[in-house]
Amino acid sequence: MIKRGAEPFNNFIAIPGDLVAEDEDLEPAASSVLKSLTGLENIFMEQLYTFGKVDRHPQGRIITVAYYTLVNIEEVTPTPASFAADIQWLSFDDIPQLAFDHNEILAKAIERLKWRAHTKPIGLELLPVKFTLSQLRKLYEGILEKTLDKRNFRRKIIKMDILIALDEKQKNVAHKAARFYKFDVEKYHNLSKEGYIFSM
Amino acid sequence: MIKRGAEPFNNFIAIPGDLVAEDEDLEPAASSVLKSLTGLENIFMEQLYTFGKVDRHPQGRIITVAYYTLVNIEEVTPTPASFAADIQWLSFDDIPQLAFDHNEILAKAIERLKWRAHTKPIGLELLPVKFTLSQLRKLYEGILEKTLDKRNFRRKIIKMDILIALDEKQKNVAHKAARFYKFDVEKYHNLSKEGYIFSM
DNA sequence: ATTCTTATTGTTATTTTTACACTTACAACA
DNA sequence: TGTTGTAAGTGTAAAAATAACAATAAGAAT
Repeated sequence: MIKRGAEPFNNFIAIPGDLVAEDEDLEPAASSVLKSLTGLENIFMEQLYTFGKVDRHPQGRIITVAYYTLVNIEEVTPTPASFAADIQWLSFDDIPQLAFDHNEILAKAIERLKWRAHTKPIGLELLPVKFTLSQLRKLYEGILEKTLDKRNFRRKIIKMDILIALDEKQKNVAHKAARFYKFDVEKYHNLSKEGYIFSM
Repeated sequence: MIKRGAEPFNNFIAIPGDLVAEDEDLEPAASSVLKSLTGLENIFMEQLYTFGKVDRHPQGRIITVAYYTLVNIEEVTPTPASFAADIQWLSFDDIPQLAFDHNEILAKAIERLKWRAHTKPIGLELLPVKFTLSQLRKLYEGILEKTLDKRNFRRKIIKMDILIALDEKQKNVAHKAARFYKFDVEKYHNLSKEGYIFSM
């Protein structure tokens, strides 16, 4: 999130964004906002929804085409622009009243993310290359806001056949070391296409 | 579909649309296109996707916020505007090359409709108030482009508990008369909300 | 050697899905 | 009036998916 430094909604928190240039496609415009603040490129990004109420910006007609992205926060390297712009990462539970209709945009994004996690595989964009099944399960639990049975989750995700088990385990953990897995990227993307229901 | 009467793409078929006025919200703008051509109001309508490629319109930058709707064609009363505008209803199989990127828009709509039929109940907007289970099944078969087993479909749809059986049957049909059903509108809409998977 | 913590594994009961065929009701026709 | 054609309506069994549930294993810390 970004803290605004000008009216209207001065000092309010807002979702980062920018105007789209006359000769700029929509998705590159969104990508460039992401890159300028996080340094990230070639990240999963999907159009969310277009918000166009006449009065959503007090100073004129602004139509916002919102995109959402899934980023692994550990890969983010804050850029000079992000320091200058007063960027912060907020937990969903700590979201205050935002500028403009941005709470509505965020609500739509959360709804979409839940639906996505409910019906499609998720995690490729959010986890390190190597991860344990517990990490993957906790990701789902976080997004879906419910706990999942360890054994049933394991069985279900393995049967999807999108994981490759590695010959490598955790080290220096004060408990039994967990095996690492990685995604079979091609199979992962196949299941992400339309027509397949995950049902987690 | 509408036949264009001006350059560019003169005489090409296109998806109906209009410019959004400076003081007009997006959804009313879409509704008003629908109403002017079909007379229909208060119809299910959902934002589909926003198309914004720089070069999608040869004469300038046009960003299209596409909406799709489900209409019962028997309720449509062609308006004077629709005659003037050379409106026609086309089967999906008869779609020619369209103006601009409209084939792409249509493909997105079909994809969305299939996903919707696959995961949510459908039919309230498309069928007469009273309908038979065969009609409902054939609607699903048409959208999903596959045949569904009569008995299994019946069992599944009944268990969803969104139908109300009427004490009325078909008349003057040269076979056993089918019972009419109607939707339990409230339950239907509950299941249409996020978080529920239909899986047909 | 004991303790603490998380990983890993299997079974059973229940529910859901799939595949599949015969009888019934009605109109049309001979 | 009975024969034919057509779509409606119905049941069952096998297979698959889901849900609920607890004990053992591995490694670090003490």
